[in-house]
Amino acid sequence: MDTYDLITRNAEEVVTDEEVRDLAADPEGKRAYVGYEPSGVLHLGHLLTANKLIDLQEAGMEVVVLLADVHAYLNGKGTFEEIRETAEQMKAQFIAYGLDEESTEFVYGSEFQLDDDYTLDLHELELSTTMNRAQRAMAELQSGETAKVSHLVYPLMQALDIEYLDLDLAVGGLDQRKVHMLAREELPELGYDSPPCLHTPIVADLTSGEGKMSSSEGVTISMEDATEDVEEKVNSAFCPPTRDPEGDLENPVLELFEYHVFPRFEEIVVERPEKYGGDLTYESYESLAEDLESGELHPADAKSTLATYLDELIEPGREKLREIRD
RNA sequence: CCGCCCUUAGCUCAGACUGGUAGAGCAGUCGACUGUAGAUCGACUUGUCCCCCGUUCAAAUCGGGGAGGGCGGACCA
Repeated sequence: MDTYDLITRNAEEVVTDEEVRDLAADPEGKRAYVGYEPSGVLHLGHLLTANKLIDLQEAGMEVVVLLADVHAYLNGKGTFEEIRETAEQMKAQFIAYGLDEESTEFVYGSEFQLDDDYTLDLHELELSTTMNRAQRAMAELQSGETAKVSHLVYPLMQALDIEYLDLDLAVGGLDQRKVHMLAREELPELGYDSPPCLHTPIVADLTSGEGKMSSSEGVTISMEDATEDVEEKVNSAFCPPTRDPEGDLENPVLELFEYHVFPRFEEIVVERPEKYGGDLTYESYESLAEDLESGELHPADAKSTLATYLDELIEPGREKLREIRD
């Protein structure tokens, strides 16, 4: 796989393609980042962007993980002390998951976001951004919730972080595109560069298959799930025997194979009883998806396989969590 | 500073005028049917009625106080 394909694989969107091609042409030393509001337990949503960071490292880029403690504070997630603690747990789980400790730069937001220069730039952004724009860029605000001033400052800081962390690429879920577009538009006004962006897809809800909908409520798999939990959650997932369900629905089981399993494993083995045709082996997502579509691979077999591999991905983090909690 | 509205199941809300310890839809759980899930049937669960005080035999409901949330008016310094 060439560098450009590696950088953009499984990306829902890249802004702009031309800018990312330039990056791919000379990735050495280029810096990419994802910002995470500290959370004590990683779930598949975190891991999706982490997979992309691993791709970028493999492509030769430097990777920065922002442990956004100030952002979490602004979003009402507790005291700085509590946030610090969950951030440290988060970092440990990322490393357990596969982000290389040596080559990944973990940065706390509070290390630079309280500096004078940063603050003055922030105020300048406040001056030039309407409340409407800021609120629409604030992805972490739940729909229906009314924004506090802190919620409006939040996305402005996200934009500024890109400059202050000296980044060449901003990575995030598709839900982050508005804030990234804000950054692209406003940073040049402060005399800074407009950052290229890469957005990962939003995986459909496991139980309903609804994509793009309000995701945070649904069932997800996290580092604290036991093997049996993973099996049960995957087994109860929506999975029609097709890659393109009717209506706006997606097939979350296939999506998990595509975005979580195949990027991390060379070969997928479906263990299947002889009466159903015996074991199957896949080296690409495409071939697995085609077999599900054709009926060669039954959804129940796809599910048990998915559970096995997800469990394997989660196991190191689960172990780390257990250590932390003891 | 002033005024109006809201707060009841996980969610959206009905019930309040005319007091009798609570309902619907959705969600959820469990079965049936499918070699998965969903859909479809069938069954079932769910409550600090925002808090405190008062009136009453009896308060989600009436009166007083408070808290939280939403909206508007005024102010143009």
